Amino acid sequence: MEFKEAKNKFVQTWGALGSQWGINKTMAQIHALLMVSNEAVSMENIMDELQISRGNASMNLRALMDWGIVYKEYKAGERREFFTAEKDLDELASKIARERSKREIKPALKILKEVSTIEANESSAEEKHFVDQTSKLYDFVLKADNMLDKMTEFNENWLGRLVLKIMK
Amino acid sequence: MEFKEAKNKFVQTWGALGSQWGINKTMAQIHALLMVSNEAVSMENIMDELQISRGNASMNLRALMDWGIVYKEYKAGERREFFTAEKDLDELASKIARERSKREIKPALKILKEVSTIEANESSAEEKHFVDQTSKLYDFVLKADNMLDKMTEFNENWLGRLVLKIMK
DNA sequence: ATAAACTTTCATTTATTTTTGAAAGTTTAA
DNA sequence: TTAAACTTTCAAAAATAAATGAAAGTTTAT
Repeated sequence: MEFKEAKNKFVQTWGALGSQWGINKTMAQIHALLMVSNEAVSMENIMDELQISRGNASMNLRALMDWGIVYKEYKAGERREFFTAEKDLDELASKIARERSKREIKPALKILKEVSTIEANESSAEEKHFVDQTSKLYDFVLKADNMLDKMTEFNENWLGRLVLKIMK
Repeated sequence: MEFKEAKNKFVQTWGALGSQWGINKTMAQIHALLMVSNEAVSMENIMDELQISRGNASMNLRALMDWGIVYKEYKAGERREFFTAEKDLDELASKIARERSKREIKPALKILKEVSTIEANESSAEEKHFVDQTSKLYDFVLKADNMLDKMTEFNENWLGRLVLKIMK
């Protein structure tokens, strides 16, 4: 396989993976493209490589910047803007985790807390089960969210490494 | 908030969360409904509670069973089939992780390995960067996949708990 | 102040995903 | 075996999400 083919395959795969995880295809593709570029890329270039419109490129670049995983760069003597991706993978994972937590998990936790604290009718097994199950779910999601949050630093510290090894 | 309202809110929220994570809304809603039901539910019942068609219910129940997180149940003297959800959350998380790993991450890893092992032209910084970055990505995804895989047992063992506490 | 070079916005179009519902299929009881 | 009671399938319709592109908005150089 030659370089161009490999690059294309990577961008396509990353895009497909993105959409399976609730990130739109173009957004994931742009990110993939920037990740494997050794220098900043212009919007024109992105449009050309991915065969997408100006508007699409602009909106998805904006979204990627909102997520904090793509940066604008200015080149001396160039009017155009260039873009680069966060390339440190721990940092990338950490930012994605933080962002999804903020946007999706935190609001869900709020609802879970609300619905799990209703006053269940003592004589209804159905209502008791509901409160019990949603409470457990609240605890579980809270725990998972915290883990995600601490993953990076955990991954970097020695005890983390040890545990990783034990887990094989 | 009274029970019916809480139940509905929970089902809606879980459905929305599902679609943000690449699981279709109805599938997530059916799962939510079954999770908080203290007894098995018939298809008729599901259709009625979620206001969906027979075909939709049937297909999504099938999908949930394929994921191994919903089971069929037969009641003595009843012709109809009833459904229950996996209610143990560690087990649920573990099954979802396994399934997504198998369906999405493993194939992605295969592609990552392919594209990261091309013979980079020694004189091209661009190609060298590509190989370097995709290799790192391969390692990272592999590691993350393994962690996901081991999450449950890790969560259950004492060392895990200790580390969790330290991580706070 | 003007205009060239560029980016963003958003109403409309296009593509993708999900849902429907009726026909086909299956199982069970008599 | 037949028919009632139920489930599955899948082509078509509906709903949703994403992409386009031209007009509006910015910025910079002169």
